[in-house]
Order: sequence, then structure tokens, then C-alpha cells
Amino acid sequence: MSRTAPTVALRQSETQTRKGLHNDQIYEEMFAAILEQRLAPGTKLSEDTLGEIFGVSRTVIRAVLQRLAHERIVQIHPNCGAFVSEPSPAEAQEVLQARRLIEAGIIREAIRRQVPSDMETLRQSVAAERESLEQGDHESWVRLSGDFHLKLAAIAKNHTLAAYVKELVSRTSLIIVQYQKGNVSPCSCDEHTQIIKAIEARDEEKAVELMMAHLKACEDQLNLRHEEGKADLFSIFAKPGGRAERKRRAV
Amino acid sequence: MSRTAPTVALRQSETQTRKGLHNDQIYEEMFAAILEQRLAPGTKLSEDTLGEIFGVSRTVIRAVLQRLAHERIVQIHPNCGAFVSEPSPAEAQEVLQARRLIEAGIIREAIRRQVPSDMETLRQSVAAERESLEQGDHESWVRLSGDFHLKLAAIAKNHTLAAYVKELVSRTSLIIVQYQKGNVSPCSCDEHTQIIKAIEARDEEKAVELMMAHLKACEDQLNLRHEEGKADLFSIFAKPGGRAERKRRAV
DNA sequence: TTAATTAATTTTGTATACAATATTTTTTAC
DNA sequence: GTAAAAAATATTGTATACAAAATTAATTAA
Repeated sequence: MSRTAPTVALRQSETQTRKGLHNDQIYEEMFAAILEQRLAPGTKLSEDTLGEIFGVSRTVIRAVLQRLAHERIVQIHPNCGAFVSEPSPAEAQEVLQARRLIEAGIIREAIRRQVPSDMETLRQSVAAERESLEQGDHESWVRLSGDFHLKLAAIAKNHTLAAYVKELVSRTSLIIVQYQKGNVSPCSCDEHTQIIKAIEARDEEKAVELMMAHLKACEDQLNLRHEEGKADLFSIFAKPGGRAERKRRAV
Repeated sequence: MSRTAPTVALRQSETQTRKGLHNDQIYEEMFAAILEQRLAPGTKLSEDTLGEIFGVSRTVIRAVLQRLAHERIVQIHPNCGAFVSEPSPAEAQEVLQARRLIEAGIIREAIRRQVPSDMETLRQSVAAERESLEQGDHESWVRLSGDFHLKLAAIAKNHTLAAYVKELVSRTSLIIVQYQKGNVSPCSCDEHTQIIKAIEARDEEKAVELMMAHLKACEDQLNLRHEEGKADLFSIFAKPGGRAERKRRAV
């Protein structure tokens, strides 16, 4: 593969190499690119290419890739390179089970700690989400619908749990990309709104129940059966980074 | 500081530089050194020194430090270096709250998924723990008592949650080092044994209740009041890596 | 002597160079 | 023409070199 590899996926408007970006900025850009589906699951993330794109040496890129790998957004195969994660169906179920557990706890704690301005923050989040949905901006919607859960986690005032939720929400986005059956159900905004109301009413059991239903609905929209066979075909016949896999896309 | 810095903390028997260790091995050694209290909270982790100790370049050390930092065992201050984490009292409460939430979920799932050999594994873990306690081997006890929770998490068959538990257990060890009031209460083994019995009896509410009490007992043994003032003194008068802090110890 | 300023040293952050490994292409045999 | 083997190429892993920043030591003025 030549050095003039496609650089489109990482930047939406610019076409030239950007220089002087540092670790955090590059992390944010790559994080956003993956979650907004500009970098599809399975995409190889070449250190050299990324270094050229961001005008930085491989040293910096490697640090960013390791960071993304620790958050399970990227998977590193030793001596083979880094790839955008392709979560398996089993992993998808794990992630959603973890979310049900942790977000139930988040809800209970958020109810105890809430102040009125928190609820306003949540409502604004849902409003932005609804707008992106009405405008058919799917990329934005994916990001904003996750954002609601992040803002909710922030209200519980536990940085550790909030960090876990952030990781799980990111991984859920990747899962949705891979396994969503049909179109996104537009009721997601309404579910979020109902959750806000229950929290505001300090109805703990109701709020938790709504959140569980919401996450189960998310899981039910996934097709975790046949995709597994497809994913396994790739796993069996193509080593990570090998030809069959690389054909799909590379950065 | 000269190049002949103390290298004692990382190795117990050997005194010479070990060469050829790679990322994972170095990570495991440093992880163990921190959790077994051979590297105290606040200790500066110099890249150069660690590189010499492990016979490897700073490149490798930096990757390991970043990994430890992501697990919150190590804290990196940009341009100042890496230090063994000194969790604040607020962080300690966060970690234990997160543990109560996640380990309650672990218990419920472990009860559903348990097979007889799992219970045997847990009993062996407690036996090892009791032995180290009777022999007064405090370092081993810290590790083994955490090990019980790790083995329990493994039974629930959710890698994501198990990874979170691993991180939280590690951080708890650091917290205990900093904030434990007096001696370790020897009833910890008994509490673990009781939890095993409740899981075996598939008594979900009892098992969860015992685990909550166990974790609360752990928190109650901490002195999270006055230590905060002490820690703040350091924070206020000494920048991280500064003289006052460095005087304490360095690797 | 103390405090502040400046110089020297040390340490981290990044780029580059080289070694090890994996992948791709070419060659060779059947 | 296909399959296997070998050479060539490209990519990752690690060490080193240099730049930037912070810390420490030394110097100077009060």
C-alpha cells in the first residue's frame, strides 16, 4: 500500500495534513471518527499513515492507539497492528449486561444527588437528540443519544463509574454499527424523556425499570445471531490484518 | 539525583539489572510491586531508572506506565513524571461505592452461573488467604484477599465487569495502604467463607447483603478524615514531583 | 544570611534510526 | 496454470538522539 492512503475518513472538510496536534487532540479526533462511523469496525489503523495524517511521529500515534485499545474501541494484535474493534455478539451481550448493572446504580445515585439544573441539562440533551433525529442526521444522533447517558452518569458524582459508562457507551456505539437490524427506532428520545420524569419524581424503582427496559430495547434491536457466523468466517479465514480483512478498508 | 537510585523496591532477592523483560512482564512486576507495598503511594517512577532496572529503553517503560495510569494505579503529571497513585478520601469512597454496585451484580450472576468446581476454587482462595494471615504475611494477605474477589468475578463470566473489579480491587489495595487505621481485622476470611456458603445455597439476597456488609466493613476500617488534611498539605505546598514529595521516596 | 535571579542539570516529550516480524510479490517446480 | 518456496517489501517493536520543560544548584544583590 502506498503512502498516499485515503485520508478522508478522519476529516470531514479538510484534505491536507494537519500539523501540530498532540496526544489528546488526536485521541479525540480518532475517538469521534470511530464513533461517528467514519472509521468502520475492522479498519486497520496504520501507524505510519496516521502519523502523516496528523503530522506527527509514530511515537505519538502509538500512545493514542494504546489508549484507545485500553478503552476497547481499538484492538491491537501484537506485531500485526491496530484495528477498529469488531465486538463479537458475546461481547455485545456482556457490554449491555454491564450497562444494565452500572446504569441502574447511576440512576439510584442520581436521584439522591440531583439538583434542578441537572434536570435542565438532561432535557437539553434530549432536545438536541430529537433534533438530530428529525433532521435525519444519523451520525449526530448516535453521538447525542450516548451523550444522554454520559450526562446522567455525571449527575451521580462518581468519576469512576462515569468513566466506565463512557467506555460502555462507546462500545455500544460500535456494537450498534455492527448489529443493528433495521432503522433506529425513534422512540429512544421518548424513553429518555420518561426516565428524566421518573428521576425528577424521585421514583427510584420506576426510573430503574425504565432504564432497564430502554437498554433491553436497545439489545432487542440487535441481530446477534447470524452476524456471528459472518464474523467468524472472517476470523477463521483471515488473520487480523491479513489480506481478506484489509480489503475492507484501511487508514 | 544520581543514576544509582535505589532499586530495592522492585525486586526482593536479586540486586542486579535484569535484561530482556518485555511489556507484559514489566507490567506484572510493577503492578505486584505497587500492590505489595514495595512501592509506596507517592513514589516517583522515573523512566530512566526503571529502564535501567529492567534493562530496557524508556520507550517500553513509558508504555507500561501509561497502562498502569489507565488503571489508576499510577498517576501521570504531564512533563513532571509518573507517581504511584495517592487516592484521596473522596476517591476511596467512590471506589468502594463502585465496588458495592458492581460486586452485588457479580454475586447475583455468579449464583446463576456457578458450577461446583467454582465453589472449590473460592474455598481454596480463602484457605490460602487464611494461611497468609496466620503466618502474619501481610503482603501476601493483601494480594490474596483481593484475589477472592477476582475469582468471584470470573465466575460471573463477564470479562468487562471482571476487568472493572480487577481495577477496583487494585485501587482498594492502595487505599488500604494509605488509610487503614489499625491492624487488619482477621474476620475478613470468615466473611468470605460466609459469602461462599450463601452463593452455594443460591440465597441471592443473603449473599448480596453479606458482600455489602463486607465492603462496608472494609470502608469502616479506613480513616478517611484526618488523612485528608495531611494529603492536602502536601498538595498545597509541594507540586507533584517537587522536592517535598520526592523526598519521601523515589525509584 | 536570605531572597531572588540565573545557570546548570535532569527529566520528560517527540522524532528518527535500526532490528525483528509479518506480508506481499516474485520466482521456481510440478 | 497452480502450488510451494524464496526474495522483496512494508509494518511493527525498540533504542537512541535531540528538543522542550522542569527541577536543582549556583550566583548575586540586598
